[in-house]
Amino acid sequence: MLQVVSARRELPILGQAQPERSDAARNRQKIIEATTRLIAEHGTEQLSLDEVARAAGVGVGTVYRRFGDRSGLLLALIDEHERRFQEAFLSGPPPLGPGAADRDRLRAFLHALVDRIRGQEGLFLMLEKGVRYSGPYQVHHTHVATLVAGVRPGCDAHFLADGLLAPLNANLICRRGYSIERIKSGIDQLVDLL
Amino acid sequence: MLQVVSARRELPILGQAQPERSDAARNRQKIIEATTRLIAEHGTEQLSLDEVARAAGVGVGTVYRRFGDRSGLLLALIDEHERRFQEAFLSGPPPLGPGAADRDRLRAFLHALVDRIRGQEGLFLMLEKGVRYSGPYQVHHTHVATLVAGVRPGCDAHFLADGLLAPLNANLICRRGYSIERIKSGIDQLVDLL
DNA sequence: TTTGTAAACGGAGACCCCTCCGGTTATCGT
DNA sequence: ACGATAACCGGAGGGGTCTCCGTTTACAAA
Repeated sequence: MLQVVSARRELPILGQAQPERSDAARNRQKIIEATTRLIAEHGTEQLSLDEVARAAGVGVGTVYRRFGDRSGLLLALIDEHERRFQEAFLSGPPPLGPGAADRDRLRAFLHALVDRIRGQEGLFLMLEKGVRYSGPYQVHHTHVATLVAGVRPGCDAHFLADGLLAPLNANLICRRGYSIERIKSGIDQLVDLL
Repeated sequence: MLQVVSARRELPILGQAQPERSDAARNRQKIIEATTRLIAEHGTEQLSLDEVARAAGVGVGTVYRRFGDRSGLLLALIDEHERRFQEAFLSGPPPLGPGAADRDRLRAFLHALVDRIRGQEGLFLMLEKGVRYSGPYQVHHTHVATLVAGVRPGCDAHFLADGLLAPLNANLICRRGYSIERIKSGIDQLVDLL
């Protein structure tokens, strides 16, 4: 059985032997609260960590020591909801949790993940600064959608085209550790399903 | 038939009536060349636009007027290869170009896209600054891979899990204009294929 | 050639992320 | 209670992105 995993555990280089010192924990809390407040007031778009530090009444260095970087702070905010979410699909009631058929659990999980992302939309968008859906992507998308419609008439070719193109990003291809052969054969499996 | 599309066309707010002034075109070229040179020398990782401007012998304002922002400059570098790529799959020989069966063209296109991304790996990685594959993602991935293996034994469940999770990103869900119902029903179509 | 003007130029500077390090403090063994 | 010490604190500062706006320049019309 998988364990619920908190993003926070990742910060210390090699697992924390000692618990946090009391002033550190206090400051962590102050920073989280200040961030939540600032986002509520000014939106996620323009969130400056300098400002967070000022609002929390700590130095900017403290923010970075506690959370590593901007993403770390955002992940910490995401983390609280994440914990509940993980409990739901790891040990909650079916169809999300154990008990239902694999296919139903899979469907339920993916649906729940969509809702979860919508629930913290602003935070997730900040984490994905990347530039997709612009320029060449449009052409690729139209091309793939046309072919998908040819292969499998009646399906939602537009959405499936996005679905097929989504795994083809540099992070997955270059940084996830798959060999090129494996990626291409995985793609073939996907195409064969159609 | 689709037209080859260049990223550059997007910069002017509403299509360029006039062609670029000669000094502007000259500077665009100098900037592209300087960028290429700097990347060749110091890698894509640490590319500063201030430095680009200095190396090109123009002011930093010029860089931003020509390319909008950092991503715009990177897209411009990507664009030259992109044009050849688009010609290949829009009008080149089969199986990439027209003439082969849709399924084969689709497979060929996706394979070619993988190679293309590998070919300009550094540039594509810079465009996707986002933080995936960290924290909660690992848990989601393991969960989905387990379910996929249950639904379809013998497939590459690890890769397919990444493939299923890839479309579930905030940009696609929140910015692409799909309704939630459509996204979920599209996901159902994907799951049903398994 | 001259001249008007829209476009382009460039760099100072606002703002941001993150690091570094000298000073401070919580915690623990005595 | 009291050092010893490891962890924490804060903010100055380096380096980056991008904007703003006074100045310059290419181009076309006269």
